[in-house]
Amino acid sequence: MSPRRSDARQRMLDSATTLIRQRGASATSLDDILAHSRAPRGSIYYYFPGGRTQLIEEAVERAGASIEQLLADADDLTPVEVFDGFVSAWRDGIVASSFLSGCPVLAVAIESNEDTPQLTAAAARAFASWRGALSALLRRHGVPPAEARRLSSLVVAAVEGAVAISRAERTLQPLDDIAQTIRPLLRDAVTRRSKP
Amino acid sequence: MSPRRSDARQRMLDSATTLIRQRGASATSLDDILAHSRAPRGSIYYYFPGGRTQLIEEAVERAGASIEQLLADADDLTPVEVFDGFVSAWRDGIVASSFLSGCPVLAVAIESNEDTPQLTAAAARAFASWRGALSALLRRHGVPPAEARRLSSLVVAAVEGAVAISRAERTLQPLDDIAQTIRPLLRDAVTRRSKP
DNA sequence: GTCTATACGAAGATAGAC
DNA sequence: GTCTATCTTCGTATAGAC
Repeated sequence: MSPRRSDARQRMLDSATTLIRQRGASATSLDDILAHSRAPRGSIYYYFPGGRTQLIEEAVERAGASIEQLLADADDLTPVEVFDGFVSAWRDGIVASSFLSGCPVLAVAIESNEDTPQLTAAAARAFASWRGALSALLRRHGVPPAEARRLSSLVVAAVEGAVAISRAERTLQPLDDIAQTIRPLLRDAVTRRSKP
Repeated sequence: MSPRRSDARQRMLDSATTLIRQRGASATSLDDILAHSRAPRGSIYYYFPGGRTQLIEEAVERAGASIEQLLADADDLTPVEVFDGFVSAWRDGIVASSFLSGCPVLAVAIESNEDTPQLTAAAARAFASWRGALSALLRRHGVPPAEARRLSSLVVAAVEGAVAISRAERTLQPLDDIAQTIRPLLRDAVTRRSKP
């Protein structure tokens, strides 16, 4: 089975994502990515002519898109079910990595730098797309637009914050706490439209 | 007016905090801190024998303690008032910096690194102290312990997440959204104890 | 597509003078 | 308390061979 033409490229993106989740973007060097992906040195500027910045930007875009899928590909699910899936995905990532991995999008957003506005912009697009998908889902279930927007902001902000805090404190309590508190809010918002 | 003995030390810590808030810890070099604080080169290892790591650790501790004060020094305030003060402090910081400054504790937490567990631990202590202060406040106002813990986790996680997202997207909407959604939760939790 | 070599700068840390 | 080297390592990026 011969490797597809762009196998190294994919592996580099995967490795970049993994390392950024663990230690942030600034601390992730090209050497680190090469070592982790075991991609050939010569591949860097072949696949990513824009160098390190392009590689990281694409990694953020991919991560953002994959989460967006999780939130959007669920036409037959209720908002509470989608929320639980969202929380579980992060929870599993934390547990599987023994509290080493967080969110790559948040990491890049926080290391925001005037030198590389593309990275901040990519992170912002990801956040906005997640809130947009959740908001659309809630509206489809009868929640008024303004309330849908507010709840979506809460879900994304609280989960992102809780993942970071849970990781630092090495306990899932914060993430579980916010999940327990938010779940009834979503349920009530959806229920209310049928019994005003 | 002659500078106090430890003036340079304080300035270095202030500058480190400012720079970490803007670009994260990994991207903040000693040279950056020296330039920003205009402290003398020779002062680094004089005041911080532990070098860069010690400096950053102390900066995180100071930032954590100052927010803890904000949350704890409020015996005469209601939970909603304390929450509003907490949100306002972050909101003001974002606005004053034109969306350049976030939370230094979150930044250090996310750039977590197996090489410097002290930094992660310092961030974890700060988060825990904030949740502890809020939880104590809620309990003093009659909220049952488990609910107080869950609400405190939500407040800290949502505000931290929303500050990061608002900064990246360059709009205060996420922060304002979560504030509007959380405020009634706190009010209800406090009100409920008097009318069960 | 991938390799080696190298240019070039920046970073943390230490030594010793003052 | 502070300064000026200087050591050493690491990081990005490029050039040119294969």
